This record gives sequence, C-alpha cells and structure tokens, in this order.
Amino acid sequence: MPELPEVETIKRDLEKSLSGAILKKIISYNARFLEKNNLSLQELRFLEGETLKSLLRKGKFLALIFTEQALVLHLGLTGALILNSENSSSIFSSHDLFALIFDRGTLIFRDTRKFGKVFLIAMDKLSTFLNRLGIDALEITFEEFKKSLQGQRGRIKELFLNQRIIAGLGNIYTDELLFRTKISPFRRGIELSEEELLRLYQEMQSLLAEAIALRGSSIRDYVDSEGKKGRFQERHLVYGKAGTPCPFCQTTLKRTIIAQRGTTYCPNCQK
DNA sequence: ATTACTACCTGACAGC
DNA sequence: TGCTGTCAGGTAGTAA
Repeated sequence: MPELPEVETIKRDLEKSLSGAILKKIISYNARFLEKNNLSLQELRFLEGETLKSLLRKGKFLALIFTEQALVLHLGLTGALILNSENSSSIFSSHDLFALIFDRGTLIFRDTRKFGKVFLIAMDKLSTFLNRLGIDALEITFEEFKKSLQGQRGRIKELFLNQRIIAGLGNIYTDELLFRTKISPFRRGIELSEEELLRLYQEMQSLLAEAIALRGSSIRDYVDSEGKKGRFQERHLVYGKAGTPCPFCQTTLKRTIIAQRGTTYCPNCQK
C-alpha cells in the first residue's frame, strides 16, 4: 500500500510526536507474525527502556532509531502505524500485530494482509541492510537517476517497481509518473533519450512533492498515524481509471499487466 | 541478465 | 443468500 509519499507522511508525523520518547513496553498480538519475521518478543524487549532518537526513511522502509539498534518496518500492502495519544485514540482491531508503548503514546502496527515486515538491526549494520535498496527517489540526483535507468533492458514500468534500481515508487506513482511524462510503460530503459530521462526525473520530483503535500494517496486502506486518509488520490489521472477517457485526449485508458502488476496507461498519449 | 510464476494473507466486489 | 473468481499502494524465492 504505502509508497514513498505515504511512508514519508508517517515519518514526519512520528518525528513530531515521538522523537525523544521512551519506549516503555512492547506487546505482541500475533506471535506468528513475529515468528515469520524471525523475531521473538524476547529480542524486541531489549528495546524497552530505550529512547527513540530519530526516524529514517529509505524507499518504503521506515527505521525507528534507538541507541544500539533500529527497528526497521515495511508496511507491505495494507500496513499502518497508528498512534494513540492524548489527542487521538483508535479502536482495537483484530489486525493489530504489535504495539510499542512509549511514554508519550502507543504506536500500533496494524496490517490486514500481514505482508508487512519488521527487522531488528544493529546500528552498525543499518546502512548495509538498507543498501539492498537503490537510491531513494527523493534523494537521487539526475546523474544518478540516469545511471540507474540507462542501459537497463527491462521495461520502464518494471524498472521503477524494482526497488534495487530506485527506491520509493510503487504501482500508483509509477503509473501516474509515466502518464504525466507521456512515456509508455513498455519502453525499455536502454532506449530512453536524455530528454525523456530528464522529463521523468523532473516530473518524479514534482509528483512526489505534490503527493507528500497532500499526505499521500488513500485508495482502500491507507491511513496516516492519526488514522486519517490522504488526499492525493483526488489528483490521480490514470491509476484505477482503466476504461474511462484519457483526461488529455479522451482515448479510452487501457489496462495491461506488466511485472505481474495491473498497469493503466493511455495508448494514444504515451509513446 | 531478464522474465514469469508462486507464495504470503484478507477483504471487497461482480456475476451467477 | 451464498459461492466463485478476480483484483488489490509489495516483495522474496525459484525456475525457465
């Protein structure tokens, strides 16, 4: 579910409300979920008593940084981090997997489909761990962007979905980006011109900035740490709109499958 | 190197 | 009212 703009929204909110907070206690509601992540409650409990020093996002991963270790989270398709504090509280859900009780509020990891992930990583291994990802889409320079895509034989849609190439875009933002730049999802990285790469790079920056400003896209499940929806879905031009007219040329938007993911595009505008 | 398929899970929705 | 199939902001592993 959450792609870069959604994770960034959560990160900024939690930075405000929880950085410097003391983790008092961890509760697991689903032992099987921790097992699947090769974690035990015992190991997690080493974090109890520690201070949350900062938060770090790379791609769709969010790391809660403690003194010696980081708790690294990935929200999968339906994950959410819900913060219950004086200002807000949510009702217990059967999909709550675990909770971090801080002195300033309780953070619940909730995930209907349980595709989310948790890792406990020693701080000296964190950068190695995150190096499995390509450069973050908000951080990448044009030169690095070019280098990442040029020479790749794969179709541009799959290149953006592959987090080892550039980290952060998922199915929604890739379809929106390709539509806005009028580039066909079938094009290969290797055949993109300098001008097209620059267009992709610039539009990627403005798309992500706009989406973050509107606190992400809520299609089905996504909510922020206060349980509120984002508003960027109102600006979507193609995602989930197959069969309706292209907003530029009125041609019927088409749906296809690329990299096993539903892909919506305009067969007339996108070259 | 690239591509396809499967698995992991639950829920919503369409069609019969 | 069911039942069945399809689809969903993701990623890892395995096989051709």
